[in-house]
Amino acid sequence: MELRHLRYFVAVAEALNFTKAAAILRVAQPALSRQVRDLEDEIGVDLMARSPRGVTLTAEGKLFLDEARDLLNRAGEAVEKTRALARGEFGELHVGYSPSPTVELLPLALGAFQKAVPRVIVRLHDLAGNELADGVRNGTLELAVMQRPLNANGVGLNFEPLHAYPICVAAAPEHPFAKMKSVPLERLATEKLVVFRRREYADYHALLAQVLRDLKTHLPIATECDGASSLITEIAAGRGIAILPLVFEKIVGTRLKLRRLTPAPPSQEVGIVRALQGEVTPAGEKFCGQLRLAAKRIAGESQSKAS
Amino acid sequence: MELRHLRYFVAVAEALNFTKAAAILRVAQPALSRQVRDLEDEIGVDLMARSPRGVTLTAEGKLFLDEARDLLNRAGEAVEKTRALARGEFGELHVGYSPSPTVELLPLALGAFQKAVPRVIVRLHDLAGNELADGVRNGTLELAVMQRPLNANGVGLNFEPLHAYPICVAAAPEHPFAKMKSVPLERLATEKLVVFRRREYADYHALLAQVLRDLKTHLPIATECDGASSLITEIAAGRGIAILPLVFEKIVGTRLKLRRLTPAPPSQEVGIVRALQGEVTPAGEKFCGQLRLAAKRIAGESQSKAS
DNA sequence: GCGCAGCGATGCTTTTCCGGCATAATGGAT
DNA sequence: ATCCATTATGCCGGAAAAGCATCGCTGCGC
Repeated sequence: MELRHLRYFVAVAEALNFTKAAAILRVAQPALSRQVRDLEDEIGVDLMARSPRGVTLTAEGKLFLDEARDLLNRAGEAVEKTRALARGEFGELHVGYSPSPTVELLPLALGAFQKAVPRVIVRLHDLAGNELADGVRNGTLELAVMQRPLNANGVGLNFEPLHAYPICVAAAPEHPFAKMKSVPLERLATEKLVVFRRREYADYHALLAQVLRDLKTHLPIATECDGASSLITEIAAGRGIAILPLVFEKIVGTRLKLRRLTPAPPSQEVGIVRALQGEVTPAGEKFCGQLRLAAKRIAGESQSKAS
Repeated sequence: MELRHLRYFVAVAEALNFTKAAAILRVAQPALSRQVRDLEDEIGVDLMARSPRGVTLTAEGKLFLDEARDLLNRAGEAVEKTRALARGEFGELHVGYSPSPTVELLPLALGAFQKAVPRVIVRLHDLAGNELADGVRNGTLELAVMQRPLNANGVGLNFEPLHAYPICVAAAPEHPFAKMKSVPLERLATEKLVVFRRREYADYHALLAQVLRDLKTHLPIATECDGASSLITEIAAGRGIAILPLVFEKIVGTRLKLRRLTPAPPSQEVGIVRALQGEVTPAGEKFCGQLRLAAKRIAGESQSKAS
């Protein structure tokens, strides 16, 4: 049995007439007659009752008609799905991300992506920096949206920067820093630091060390936090200040004030991490495209806000 | 695209090797190579990555493999279902029946039928005599199990008797008839009758008239009942007696006593009603076969009980 | 480093079978 | 009885699938 038999049978069953069905299919009527008979012979069941006034379906024919229609539809869908997968318009996409640095970028990109290709199921994985890198390396994640991986964390990975956030100092609204337009780096010397836990946030501590390198003294650490929300709470309570990229403005709301440092330390870069060798699916490529578009929109906004 | 392409592709995808797949399919390897390539060309997507060490599936290939397997399975099932329908082992079967007369026959036949062909869904329709006849005539019902249709009710129908039940008189256990082995017909003359309603049970009233024809007097009617259970209750309460076929012994339990009449009136025949012209499906034929077997078993039982 | 083995691709031939054409057979309607 | 619409059959040509021989590639073992 071939799909041709089903196509022919369905056409005849719908026209209830071999001659008309043959015209629709653009084949000669005898060819159609024989193919349908071959089908019946193979199944071993009469599907149609022929008469000089046309054709009627037997009970078996009615059942088989439903089945044949279903099969043909599914065959078409199978091909369409496969093509859609190749075009990046179907399938699953595992994307890792670090929540805070991507708080601006990811919702924009994700929204646009899902609108563009709704048949791709995006599985978001909220992981710590090293887990993201591992995931991308071993293929669990197709890509990750995160800050630039530093040192050993980045081997075997490609980082494509999308947006850079200036490094700021975050303080409670009552803190003297809140009144200033920018904070000279040396003014930090008398402050206590609230930081993320070193274990989960190795990259953050590397950044911290870099920012504070020029400072002569080691700042005392007020407390270590396991996440953004506790860190914000600690600072709002006046336990100390923190060094954070400007993107945290989106998260802290009015609870904290972020002020730029002078001289400005290197910014924190947020971007796409992919495996150096390893195929990127078309869907992944599309997602990257949306991330780049989102980055452009953010850059445009922050520029117009600055001017 | 033809099913052949799918069969070939699945074979290669399972062997991950064209040469081995070709051996399994009993075709030459080049033929297989070309058919799979044709499939890829038609879909427009690479499904497999060839290497001199074998074949690996692309992401699209893995998706399409699942789809192809599913399609092939469904195609096989479609054929199998159609064949099963032709053999009477699949589908739906609408069977009408009058509950009381078939209380012995139907459960036996139905049980055996469902055990023999569990994939046939039997839809039982509990209807009055004339509705059964109409249903069989217009094709709503494929067959009905019921008493022999009388007069106009039977035109266009074929009745195949399966079992005959002697006509009895039913009375409360306290009634004098209960003490007798059989009841002479003329003893009914002083009794009051409990009957079914004439509208729904025309056949029953025809039978009644026939049984009481030889009686000189018209028996007074105590009450008309709309069904077996109210009729039994009325008689058990002593409101009168009823003329019923012996099959009611199965229904009345110890609430009533049934006694044969002398001389014995013609028995009530229970059997299969089918349309005179009109196809009977194989499943229907099988069901009739089970009914006949059940009738034989009942005949055997009642004989051994009598001896 | 070289040959060999295993695998898929290619070129050509053979075979199969599908499709087309002409025409017969069928059976209801006039 | 004849006609008409419809399906079935016989035969032929061609497309397409299968088979055969062979090539090219790559990795492995000697």
